[in-house]
Amino acid sequence: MTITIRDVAEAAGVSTATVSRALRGLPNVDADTRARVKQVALSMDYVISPSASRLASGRTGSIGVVTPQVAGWYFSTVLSGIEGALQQGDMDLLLMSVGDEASSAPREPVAPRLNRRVDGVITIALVPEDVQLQSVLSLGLPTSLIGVSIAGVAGVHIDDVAAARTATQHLINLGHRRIAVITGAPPGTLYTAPHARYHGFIEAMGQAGLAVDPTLQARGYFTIAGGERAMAELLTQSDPPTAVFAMSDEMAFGAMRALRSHGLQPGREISIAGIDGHDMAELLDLTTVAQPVRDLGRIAAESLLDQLRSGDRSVLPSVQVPTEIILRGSTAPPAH
Amino acid sequence: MTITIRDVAEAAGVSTATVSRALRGLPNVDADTRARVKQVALSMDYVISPSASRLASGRTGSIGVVTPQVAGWYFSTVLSGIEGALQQGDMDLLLMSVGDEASSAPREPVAPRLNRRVDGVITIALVPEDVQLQSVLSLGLPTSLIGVSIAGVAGVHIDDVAAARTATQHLINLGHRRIAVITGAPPGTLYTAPHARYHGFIEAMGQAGLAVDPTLQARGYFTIAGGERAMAELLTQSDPPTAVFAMSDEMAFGAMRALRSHGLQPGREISIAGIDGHDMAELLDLTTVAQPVRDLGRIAAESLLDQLRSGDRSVLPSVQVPTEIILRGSTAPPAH
DNA sequence: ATGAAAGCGCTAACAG
DNA sequence: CTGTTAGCGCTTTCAT
Repeated sequence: MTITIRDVAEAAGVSTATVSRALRGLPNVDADTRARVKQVALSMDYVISPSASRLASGRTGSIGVVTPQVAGWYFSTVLSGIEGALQQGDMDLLLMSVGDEASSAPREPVAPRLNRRVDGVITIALVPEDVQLQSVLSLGLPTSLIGVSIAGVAGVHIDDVAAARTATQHLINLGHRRIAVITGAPPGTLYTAPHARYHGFIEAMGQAGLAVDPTLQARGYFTIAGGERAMAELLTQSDPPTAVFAMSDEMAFGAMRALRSHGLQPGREISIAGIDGHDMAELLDLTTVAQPVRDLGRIAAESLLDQLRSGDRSVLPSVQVPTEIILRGSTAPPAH
Repeated sequence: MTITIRDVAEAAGVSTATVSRALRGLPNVDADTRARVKQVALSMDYVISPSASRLASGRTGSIGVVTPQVAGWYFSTVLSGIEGALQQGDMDLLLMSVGDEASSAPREPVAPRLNRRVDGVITIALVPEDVQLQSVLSLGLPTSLIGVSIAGVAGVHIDDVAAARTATQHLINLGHRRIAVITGAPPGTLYTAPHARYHGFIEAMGQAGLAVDPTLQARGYFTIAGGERAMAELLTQSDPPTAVFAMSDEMAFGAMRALRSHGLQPGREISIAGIDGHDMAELLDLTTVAQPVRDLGRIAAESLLDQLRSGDRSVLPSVQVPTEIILRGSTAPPAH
């Protein structure tokens, strides 16, 4: 019924081994033979059986992408970068969500689901302390991390400290003194970005000799709704801030909405800056420190493909990609 | 080195066949035997080899998801729905982009990449006329279509005509008479949604006895930037519309921005309604006809799993899911 | 309820 | 440069 390598071999008058070599572009095949085999295979509509190939070779030809969520701007943009690179590298992409930490469902361990079905793994925004990441790493597969950096593991990330420092510094340079921060998760949680970004904020404030007012901090949990609540909270202060640094654009969006519903205009009464370079930031006229999100995915995938092809198991450095502040209408000098 | 089913069989004192049956939950295995085998397998950290299993059984245990783009709100939200359902169904998800039609890169044929590596296929927003879809269907695999409906093929979609009619009718009910439409692709292209939504618009206008002014139509290409340009264009009219129906929320977002930059406020000088129920619609206070996007993915995946499990090759109907208009501040009665 | 044995379709030495 | 020959690790009759 389905046509196999043997059928092709017979039709071409060669052995299955030669067909295999010819079709995979291996050396030591006569040019004419190769051409003939290819021609025959094509005319017979021969399609290699991946399962058989995998079983015999030990390679799966696919790589697993492990992510805490698949919807959402950041994750889907990263994923599109990965997909593009893997497709070029002729690798299958196996998508695995480890479940939103926001979801109540317990996160099923992902390592068993990965175990013998991929040649390598890319993780998105999984932090070093995450048990899921730990178990993935313990698989011993070539791995590439996106968004965080672990010594000895390949990956790609931005300088979160610098990004936050840049955003904060921009507000300071505009003349703001009472600057609030909308953070992500509560302190003590496992996430890298909020910690690093908080550091950057503190650094910039400290260098400018500005006090970090604990009442000018609110948690937005990296969501739009959270950012809105955080901003609303900040506005209840007797002496509200003149500027706000939100650790992510989506929180900034929420914050901007809170401002508007309080009759305040972003960039007039209160300035606001975010981090991400979200698609909607331009639309909403939000000043932001943009990271090359799609590139993050592409670079991680290419790095993994390199590892796979070169068989290089040496200690690879995590590459750091630059961010860039984009100035828009949401930030301006203090009102008066 | 790696432990195989034979190791488990020996350790448990049974044959490999029994191990296979026991571990897969097949009938005709003594309860005690099954328990012992499971226990032994667990203690040995045995992990089945998917390649071997696939080769022997002919089933791949994975589903291909074919999409024109992986980033973007609609696609990533659908994808998350698919992912959740497939994970529950214990199926691997193979992600394949057929390339944005916006991208200049020619779309590589996807059928060969799918051919012997999946048990079924889900396509997102691929229209009947698409050659990629045609070749996927010709694979003869169980298939589930999202966003369009083809007779005899399972799938899930909304009633695009009704959605557009609802949005338009709402504007009419508010008292608007000069209603513009921001369409998607140019007429004559292959996409279903713009055509159907245009029909719905026409229908509603016709029923209300309103003229469809050809100068009150502009193309937004389903992007934010496109929507912005389209709105700007509409505003150059000597007699501009008092309301606008945008065929997608993202185009509506762009249109709202254009309004603002012309000093007009959505919902005051000009009303605007979209379709989608985009996350940001609430933030931007946009009236929209929401579709249950994540459910689209979930339903399609579940339907495919059903097909696979039941072996049912009968002609399945495409299920139509309801939409719901969400009224917000962007629509209101005409200004004066 | 369990075992024996024959593949599934390909790759990878090893010869030649 | 090409063919022969073992498997890769599992599933699945067919017996028992």
